[in-house]
Amino acid sequence: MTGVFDALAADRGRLDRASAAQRVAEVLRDHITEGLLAPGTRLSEEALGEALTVSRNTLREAFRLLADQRLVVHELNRGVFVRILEPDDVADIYTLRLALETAGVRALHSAAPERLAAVRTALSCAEAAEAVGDWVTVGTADLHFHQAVAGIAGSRRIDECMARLMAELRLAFAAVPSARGLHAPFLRRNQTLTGLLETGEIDDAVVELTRYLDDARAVIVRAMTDGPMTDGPMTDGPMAGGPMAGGAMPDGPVTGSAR
Amino acid sequence: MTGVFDALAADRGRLDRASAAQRVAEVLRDHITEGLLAPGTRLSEEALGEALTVSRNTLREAFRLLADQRLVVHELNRGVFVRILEPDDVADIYTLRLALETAGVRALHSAAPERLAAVRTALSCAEAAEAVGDWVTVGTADLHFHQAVAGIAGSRRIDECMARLMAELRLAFAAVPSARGLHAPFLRRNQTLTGLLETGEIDDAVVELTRYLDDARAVIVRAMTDGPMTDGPMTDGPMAGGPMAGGAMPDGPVTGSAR
DNA sequence: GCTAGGGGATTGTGGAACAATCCGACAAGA
DNA sequence: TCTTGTCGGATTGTTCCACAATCCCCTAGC
Repeated sequence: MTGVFDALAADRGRLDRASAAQRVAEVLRDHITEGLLAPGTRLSEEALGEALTVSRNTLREAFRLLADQRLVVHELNRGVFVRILEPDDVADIYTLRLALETAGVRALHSAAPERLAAVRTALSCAEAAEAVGDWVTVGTADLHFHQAVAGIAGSRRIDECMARLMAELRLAFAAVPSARGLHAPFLRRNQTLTGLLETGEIDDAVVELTRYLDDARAVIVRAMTDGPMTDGPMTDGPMAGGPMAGGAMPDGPVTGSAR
Repeated sequence: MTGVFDALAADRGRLDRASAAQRVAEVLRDHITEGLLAPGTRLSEEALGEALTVSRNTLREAFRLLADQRLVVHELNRGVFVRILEPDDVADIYTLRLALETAGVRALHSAAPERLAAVRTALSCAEAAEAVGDWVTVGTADLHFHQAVAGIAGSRRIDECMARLMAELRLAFAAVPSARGLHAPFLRRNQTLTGLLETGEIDDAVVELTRYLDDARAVIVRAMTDGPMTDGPMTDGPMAGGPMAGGAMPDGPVTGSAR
């Protein structure tokens, strides 16, 4: 009976057109994650308000939304700045990622089959993009893949949390040139992980996922600390022998700073 | 050399006093989590602005902050309402809690000892409050305890995430009268969990924690679905015949809303 | 009884104004 | 020369006001 309406209700969110603040936030968000607005850039209320033809009030609301997503930081009486991601932040992000994604894996047996199907779909998407050499899309698909893994848990809040983390990660990618080459070596590991999931080997999947995230974190942290300038030997092509640092394990405790 | 300055830099955060919007948000947050503002209550911009003597703009910024913490929901052209927590939400919260807290437990061996000490401290605090029969404090300490468990992971983001969840949970507690008696049976299990942690039995701790959260969720969900009105057989506690409790639902339409 | 329309109230957005604060520049003193 | 005190411009924080857009309830009309 209600099935028809449920289907409509799912798209209900599209109805209430976004407020001006939301639209402005979306535009800024895209610019930031695309790397068009470099981290550390100050977002002047007056200049931006004029550029986007919105009032300062509206713009400030948009800033709150972006600060909520941690894409900008708001310093009192100083303004808002495009977030600068420190290596510590990346390490921290991966800690939380591990918690969320393993939660998804561990929930595999009690999850709806569509959840696992979504993982496979994201993987296929990445493979297709790789075949064409479209590394930007590969990167996006990689994020979607891991979002799907966490999504196995079937929790709205976990999904939201992951979406945030992925947006933050884009910041890191934007800071690292040649980041597109970064995804290639990990695509294969996504494939093996998917295999383990589809055969229901939860424990093995958790182990593989743990190693995967450790390695990925190490690669990105090193790319960041090596200096965002060195664009040297990484802009390779398709085959790309994995540059993954094996036992890189940079620092131990990864204590959070004072923020 | 720089050690002295680093120590100062750690307290730097105390410098920037809060903006008006932040202060307003804090006041409202307290009122909401205390249950003074019942879920569903509409927060009129004009009325609140006059009551707090802040302008509508400032108030709207405060609303954004609260919406960020999921304590209120913002419906376009309709206003902001104190969040109504559905049983589904509680279940979802516990799913994420499980992921975060087990992440803490699993990180036990590589964590700094202070992390575990914080768990013990929170437990002692709860025990002390129980001895006096102060159930409100017991409830608060319980939340701190579990925050400390997740905190073992040593991740800033996990800590933040947990803090949010706990704030949301307070919403649920506020919706359930006699919630203060809810914590008593779980205090003992916190003790056994702490014991497992202190002896380093990670696997057993994870199992116990999983069961714990499952049970706690079931209790709260049932208390919610049984109807927040029926205050019948649950007001156990020492004696304390529920003083007000039931009178939570104030007046107004409190529209069911779709969300 | 139900639908359509009107009126009131509230929010969304823009704009202006002033206070508070920050930051850089310049000057005075050691 | 280096440090410290002071000043002024620029930006943000906050308030106030105005008006359009929207929602909600109430009433009239079929």
